[in-house]
Amino acid sequence: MALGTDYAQQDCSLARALEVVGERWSLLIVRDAFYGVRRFNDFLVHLDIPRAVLTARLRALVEAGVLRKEPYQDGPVRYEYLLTEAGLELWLPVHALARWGERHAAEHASHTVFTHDACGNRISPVGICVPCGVAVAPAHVVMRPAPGDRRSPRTDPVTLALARPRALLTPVLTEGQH
Amino acid sequence: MALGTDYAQQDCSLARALEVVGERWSLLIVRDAFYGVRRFNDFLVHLDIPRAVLTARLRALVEAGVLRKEPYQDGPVRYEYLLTEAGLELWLPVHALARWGERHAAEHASHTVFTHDACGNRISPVGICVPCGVAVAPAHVVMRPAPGDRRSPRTDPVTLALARPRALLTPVLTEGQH
DNA sequence: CCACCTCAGTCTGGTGAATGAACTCACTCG
DNA sequence: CGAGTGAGTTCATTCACCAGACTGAGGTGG
Repeated sequence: MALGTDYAQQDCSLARALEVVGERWSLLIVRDAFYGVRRFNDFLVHLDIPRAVLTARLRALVEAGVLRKEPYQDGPVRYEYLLTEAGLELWLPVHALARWGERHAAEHASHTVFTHDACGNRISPVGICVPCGVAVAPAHVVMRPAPGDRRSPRTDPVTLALARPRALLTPVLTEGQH
Repeated sequence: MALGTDYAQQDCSLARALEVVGERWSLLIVRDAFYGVRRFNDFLVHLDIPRAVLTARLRALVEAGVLRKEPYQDGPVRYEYLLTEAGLELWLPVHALARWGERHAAEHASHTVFTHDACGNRISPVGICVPCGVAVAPAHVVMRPAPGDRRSPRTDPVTLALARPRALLTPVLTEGQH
């Protein structure tokens, strides 16, 4: 990737993947994209990331073919960032890593439950719905805060919008911020 | 984690996981550990990583419970670094990410094939052997260079040792270097 | 028994990336 | 007209990464 993260000597597909999504913030941006975050400002307030870094990461992810930039209004042209096909395939590693973090590194974090929209059962770490016996595509995954979970301390509109049950990839609405 | 990589505001298990394995080199060290690399010097020559960084990463991974340090000789006491239970569970995210990289980011890298030791069939990106219908534990996964693959340009003893078919987690032998 | 080697580090100084805050710019709304 | 919004850019400071030199405990070999 651009910024000095090139693992030049590592002749390995994991190293190549990490050049694309291995930098600080990159995978969190991708996760947010799965959650339905699409706009610069929404990533900004939800991730608490420096603007310059967000600009750089979004550009890099677009260049790498993980995200694409789509105009969504004219006035001043504004773009939203959507996952490409390749980006959508990151669901498996992202989900597997998050499940690992939940088991081994996140005693004190809020947990999120991911279920299959068709049947309501939880998705396994490898992204399949065991009762249905199918791999569940992100669009058919419903996320909700784990029952009895303490509320996240964050109060930005994106966090609030994500706190109610919703399917992945549905756009976050930040209209009602008035 | 130690070094400023703390995503403090992100109340999410993916962020927690990335605090443990999200730093530059961390996942490559874990991958090498799956490949059977155990000793400081072997990580060093295989990864081409600055010594100070390797020291810091190994310490952080041990503190995080991903690796543990075991003495393997007395004279001057030397330690080797082995995956813990928690570390072994990183196999799924590591493998999924490597498969993603292979498909989307690694046209020009050497590929490695991972097969099930019992039947010889390839392991799916989610770590299961489809014909056998079982999740294959790392110890039962055999790695080998993809057939017809161009040789890696690296010539260090660790790379050479890894170039012949072998089960994951079997220690790399660097005795015969003379 | 002195020179050299191995392993696993630590130390050092330089470079480049990440950070937060302030600034820009085009446009809209009241 | 003035305030607000969305998406940036610029800047100074901090901090992590880097290559390479050095350390130190214990072999090895002539």
